[in-house]
Parts: sequence; C-alpha cells; structure tokens
Amino acid sequence: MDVLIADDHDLVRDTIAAFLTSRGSIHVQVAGSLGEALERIEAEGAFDIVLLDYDMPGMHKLEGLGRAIACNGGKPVGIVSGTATPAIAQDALAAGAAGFLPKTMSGRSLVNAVKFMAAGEIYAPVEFMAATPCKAEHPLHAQLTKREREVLSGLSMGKANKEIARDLDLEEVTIKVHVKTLSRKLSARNRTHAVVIAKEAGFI
Amino acid sequence: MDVLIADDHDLVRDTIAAFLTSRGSIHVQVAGSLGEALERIEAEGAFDIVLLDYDMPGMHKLEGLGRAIACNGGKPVGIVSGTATPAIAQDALAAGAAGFLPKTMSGRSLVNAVKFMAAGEIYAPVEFMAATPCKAEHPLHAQLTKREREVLSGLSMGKANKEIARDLDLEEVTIKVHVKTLSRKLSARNRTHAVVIAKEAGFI
DNA sequence: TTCACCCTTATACATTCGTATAATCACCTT
DNA sequence: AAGGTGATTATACGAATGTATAAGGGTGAA
Repeated sequence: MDVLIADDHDLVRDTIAAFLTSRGSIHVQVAGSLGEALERIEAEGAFDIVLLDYDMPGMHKLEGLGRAIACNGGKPVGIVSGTATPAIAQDALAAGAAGFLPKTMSGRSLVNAVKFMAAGEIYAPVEFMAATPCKAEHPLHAQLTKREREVLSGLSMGKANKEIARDLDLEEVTIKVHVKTLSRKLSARNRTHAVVIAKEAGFI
Repeated sequence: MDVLIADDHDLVRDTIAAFLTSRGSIHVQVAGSLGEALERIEAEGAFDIVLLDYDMPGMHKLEGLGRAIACNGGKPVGIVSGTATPAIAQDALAAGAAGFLPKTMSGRSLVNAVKFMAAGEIYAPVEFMAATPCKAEHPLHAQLTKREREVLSGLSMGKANKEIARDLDLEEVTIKVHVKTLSRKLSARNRTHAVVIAKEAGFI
C-alpha cells in the first residue's frame, strides 16, 4: 500500500511515517507542502491514500483538499490536524475528505484508520466529532458577562422579561438592559435571534 | 476472527453472516435474540466482535447492549439497526458500543467496519450520524403547515412579524395568527421558545 | 485613587407581540 | 352538497418588548 504524508512539521510527518512503515506492507512517502505533495502525485501516480495537514503551506483552508482529491485519481485523501475543530472536520468530510485524523490519536488507531480509509471507507473519530465546540471557549460566548448568560438562558426557555427578573430577583428593566446588550454583542436583531445565534454557536 | 451476529430476522442475520464468511478468516455464529446471544457467549467464550440488532427480543432499547458488553470480556460489541435514528446511534456509542451499523450499508463497508471494530476502533458512518434527524418525518415538524414552516423560518432569522409579512406578501395580522398556531402546536410559550424547540428538534 | 466595567434601577415612549373574535375564500373529502 | 381544514384578513386591546437617557454602587486593575 502506497501512502503519501504531507506536513510541514518534520517531526510530526516522520512520526506518522514511522508508525505506518513499522506495520510492514505500507510504503510511505512524504512531502512538506501541498505543492510538493501534488508534484509527488503527478510524478508517482495516484497513492492508495494521501494525508494532508490542515495547517500547511498551500492548503488555504480546504481549498488544497479539493486540488489533492482531483489529483489523486479517485483514491482517498484524508486531513490531519492538531488544531482544527470538529466543525472544520465536518467541512472537510463534506468537501470529500476520506477522513479526519486528529494528531492526538494513538499510533495504533492511526494505522487502523489509514487502512480503513485506504479500503474506501470514511473515517472520523467519534469522540472528537461529538465534542461540542466547548461552551466556555467560544468567542461569542466569552464576550457575554455572567448575568447576560443567565438572562440568555432564560430567553432560551421562552421566559418573559418579568419572569426572568423574578427568577434572578431583579427588576424587569434590568433584564431589558441585559437583553439589549447581549443582543448587541451577538449581533442579534432581537431576543429570538439572539437565542438562535447562541444555539447555533453551541452554547446554551 | 470470531463474530457473533444476533438478529431476530433470519434473512438479515444470514445475509450479514454470508457477507462476513465470504471474506474468509472470519468465523461467524448467529443468534436470534439477546438471551440466545448471551448464552452463546457464555458457552463459547468472548467473541472478537458481537453485533446486536437494536430492535430485538430482550434488548429493551440499549439495556441489552450493556449486558452484552459486560458479558463479552472487554471485546467490542456493536449495534445494528435499520430503523434507529442518529440520536439513538449516538446514545449507543455513548453507552459503550464499538460501533453502529445501519442496515443500509453495503456489504463491502460492512466487512471493513467489522474488521475495524474488531481492531478496537469505534465505527460510525459519518453520513448517517451527520444527518439531521430528518426534517420531514419529525413528528413536531409534520404537524406544521407549509405556511407555518415559512413563518417559523422567518422567526429563526429574528424577523419581525411585519417583515415576514412583507417577504411572504401577506398582512402582519396573518403572520400573528401563524405564529400563534405554530407556537401552540410546538407547545411553545412564545416565538422565541418556538424557535428553540424547533432548533432542538432538528428542523429549521 | 482613578478609571473602566459590570450590575443595577428609574422614567418614558414607541413599537411589537400576544390574544380574541369573526368573517371570507379555497380546497379537499365524504 | 356538506363539512372540515387551512389561509387570509379585519378590528381591537392589553401585555411585552425595544430603545433611550440617566445615575448610583461595586469591583478590580492600573
């Protein structure tokens, strides 16, 4: 089985390569950028599987993925990344990637995943994909103050301002202020829109 | 590799068994219910992989999964189903299943997935998992009329009644009626709540 | 301390929303 | 033809929401 690994970090690339080669029957070639990878494919013909680093010279997000897929003659192309989010992974798969490999995975799983993809299947680590974009560190969520988050939570339950005020032991007018400010922070037109944006961003 | 397939539909069970056996090096045994499967495991020792039908006598949703996992001595147990939803699949994986196999998958993929799971990995078909709980057939969604869905869509964008009315070329009062009725159908307290419920149910 | 920021409340007004009742029209089914 | 349902519009009013301006208190950092 012929594998091409493209990553601009020598260490990462060689570690992955070492893992795969050690399993025998897997022949690995490497590249340090998308351009180099495409050249290799042109020169050597399609690989059984190509692995591309997401944050790599020439990739331009997922644009490079498409070029590699077009270049590899129908054979699978997977994305490797240590920083990409589940959302990016979803996009990659939607864009035709054969799989998404976080750099956190074990060597054994890596080998299994590569074989799996080479067999024509699509691989995605369940535990990674299922991970919610993590409330706390979402940029929008971080901008909201504690109170605003409490109010937002009330909004998502369809509560009226007066009701939220009672629950938080505040005056209705205070809630109005919070709704106003949190809507502004989320670029929402009103409370309903604010809740939708929050829902889609993953918090709430 | 020893595989145990448990399904109460003879045809399905035997089809899967036939696919796996045809690949050689895979030894398949079958069972027609959870109880029978557990007996087999007790008698034969742990299998390399056990596949359980989700809608099978003795399963009681995912309860049977736990029993099989406890019984199979650390080796993987997967769920097979032709009717289960992505949400159920998620639950199954969360409950410790080694994978989820829709009955719609191809024989080739089935074999790959089984091997993959037997290697200790977790398998889930991306296209199935990513599928939204299917707009059209969601019970709540089905109750809404076409117009109500259009209005709901407007609500989710934070539009005012007047605005939605203009977009749909209707009077504002008409929108109010639709908002009222769709909120009633969704058991929502107001427009904001309605949007949240719709979002959580997967449509919109 | 001073400054910045958050939280709080007040007053006030315009707008929007929610609710109710009622009537007309179209379409489909029985 | 009769009846049911959905869609539409009208009128009307109370309630909720959005917006603006102002101001006092608390907390933490510079």
